[in-house]
Amino acid sequence: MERSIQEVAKLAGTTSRTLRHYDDIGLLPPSRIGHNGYRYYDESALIRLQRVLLLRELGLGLPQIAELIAAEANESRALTTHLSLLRAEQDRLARQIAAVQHTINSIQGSEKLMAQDMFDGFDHTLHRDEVEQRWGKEAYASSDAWWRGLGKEGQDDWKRRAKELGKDWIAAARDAGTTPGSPRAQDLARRHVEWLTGIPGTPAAGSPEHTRAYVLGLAEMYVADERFAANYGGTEGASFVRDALGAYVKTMP
Amino acid sequence: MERSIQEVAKLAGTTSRTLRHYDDIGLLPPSRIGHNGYRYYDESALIRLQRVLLLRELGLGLPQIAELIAAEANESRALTTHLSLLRAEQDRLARQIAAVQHTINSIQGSEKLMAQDMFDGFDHTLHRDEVEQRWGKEAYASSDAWWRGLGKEGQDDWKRRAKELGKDWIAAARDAGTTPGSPRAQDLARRHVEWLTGIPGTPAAGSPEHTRAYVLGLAEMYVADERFAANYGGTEGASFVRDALGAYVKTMP
DNA sequence: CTTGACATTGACGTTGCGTCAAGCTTTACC
DNA sequence: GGTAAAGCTTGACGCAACGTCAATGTCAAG
Repeated sequence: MERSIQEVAKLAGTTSRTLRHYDDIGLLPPSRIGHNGYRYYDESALIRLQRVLLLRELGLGLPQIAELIAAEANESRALTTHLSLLRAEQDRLARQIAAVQHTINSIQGSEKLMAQDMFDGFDHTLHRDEVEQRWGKEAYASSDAWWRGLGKEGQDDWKRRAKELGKDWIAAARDAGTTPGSPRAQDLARRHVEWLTGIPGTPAAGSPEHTRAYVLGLAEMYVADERFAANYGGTEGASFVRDALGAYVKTMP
Repeated sequence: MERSIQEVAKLAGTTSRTLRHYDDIGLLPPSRIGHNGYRYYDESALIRLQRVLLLRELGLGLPQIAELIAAEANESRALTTHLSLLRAEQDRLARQIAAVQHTINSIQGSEKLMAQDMFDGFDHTLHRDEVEQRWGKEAYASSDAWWRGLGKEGQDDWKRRAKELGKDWIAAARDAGTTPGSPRAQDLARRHVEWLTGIPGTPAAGSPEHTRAYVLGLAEMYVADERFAANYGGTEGASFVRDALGAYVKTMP
């Protein structure tokens, strides 16, 4: 059975232009060319097309696809290589996102506003306006009341826990054998979130969805803002914390 | 103070070609053009260039940068929009990564593997030829000797541990809140590897690199071979085990 | 005066097609 | 059989942001 270029395009969910392009670059020549110059495709060409489209969806370049198909080569090895490329790209994006986030914060003047000393209690790292803008008035009032209510002792305890966490994070991040997904890091992440959720009135004490978003937002801030990052051994350490928290929140109910 | 195109390029960490391009598209005309056609830039042009380069690093397109600078517009709003684009792109990548991962698994799954009954002892899950081919003759002989040496009791104990592991894995995988990176799964992975390394003569008892490769290979096999997968609640469960083991081996020394 | 460093404009290459454009072929309808 | 509507062809430009020659002009130093 033979099909015209349009039919094939429709069947495969692509366009005739694409098929002509694949012919041009020698990736997928039609099985037959009529005396009139029309391109005709048979079953095997269709199958080949399916493979091309699949690999393309996986993000491989056409030259690479051509190689793979021509050589009937080890696809899983090629895909594994491709996988690391994708992962690298994702990391790059993550860094870009953090940078944009940071820039937005800077523009909004939150540089000046946020954080004088993170160990002065969480919401006190931000000025009132910012807290209110980001998480609502109630959050600010509630959090402020919480912090005052802690008293000197409670505040000191809070700071102590923060310091311990920072110390443990740095140690974990420095250990070459420890990755963000490791049990050790995941356990730290759990402690970290427990520490955060100790603050009532913040999203961290609300619904799971809010907690997730809140934790992830904070995690990016740790990387983006050097004053926060300093608590975790600099940008690298903070990245480690962010990755670990990112993995951890996925495991939360 | 006026600088030549090269000086400016060096100062800003870019190339003269880029500056000429920016001039061509009207994004950054030089502050003065000599009678000879040379481009000269002053301080304000440099500042403008810094802004362009910053925004470019954040991933914005040149036309958009031009708009922003021309309009002196609300940057943080533009960046917020840009942020969601970046996030969308990251999600797309994440899905692509998952798809590639899945494809790799499928490919490897179609490679008919080994095993008859894992509970008959490890190397006995493989045909002799296959074991020898994959891990060498010594491995087979050593492993066989080990198994015989265990005696009925030891063999039963070995099987019991395998069954317990399987049961716990299935429970963990079924629990919607548990992911491969979670502490619970990572703990199971640790137990799993300890169980495996109980076999002398296999790579699992050798160097860390070999252990890693060996565990990863096995992990893939669990998914690929339905007879193994059955011990972990089917393909899905086995995938969970594989992912958890994959994360775990990264944390090993 | 020569040499070398630096400048210019112009134009092609990159990735994977989308999008006309001009013209030939087949199909459908009267 | 005529005609119009589809469908096909090749050819070529466009996009994003420059990299990379190529051919040539200019300036400062020896």
